[in-house]
Amino acid sequence: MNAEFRDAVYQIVGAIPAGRVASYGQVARQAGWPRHARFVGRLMGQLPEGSALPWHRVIRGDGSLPLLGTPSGEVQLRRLAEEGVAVIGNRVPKRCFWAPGEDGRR
DNA sequence: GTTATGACTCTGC
DNA sequence: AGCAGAGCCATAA
Repeated sequence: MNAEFRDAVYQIVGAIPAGRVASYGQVARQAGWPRHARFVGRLMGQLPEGSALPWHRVIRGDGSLPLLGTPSGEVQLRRLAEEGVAVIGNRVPKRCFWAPGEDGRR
């Protein structure tokens, strides 16, 4: 994958404010790569453990967590809850999604 | 070069 | 609302 894409994705993900989430497609689109939602996910999976990126704030478009049933999913769920994201039934309400250009307030 | 796969998304049932 | 199928695009075999 182009380093450009990787860098853009990192930038976008890092820009997501705490207590807010974004979908893969959303991140991909804002990074400038519209149809690469899957690759955002791939990058997350390839992300080093020590990375400071809030990968747990990146979820599916419908608000469900793709990692449910895996240890990473538990961690993600726990971190989101700690950041104030309302996780309902292993899912996040759309109102908690990150609006581009927004800080986190509504 | 073709086939299979995947931290996805959309549409239709 | 939940499930199934098709579309999408880079990687790997």
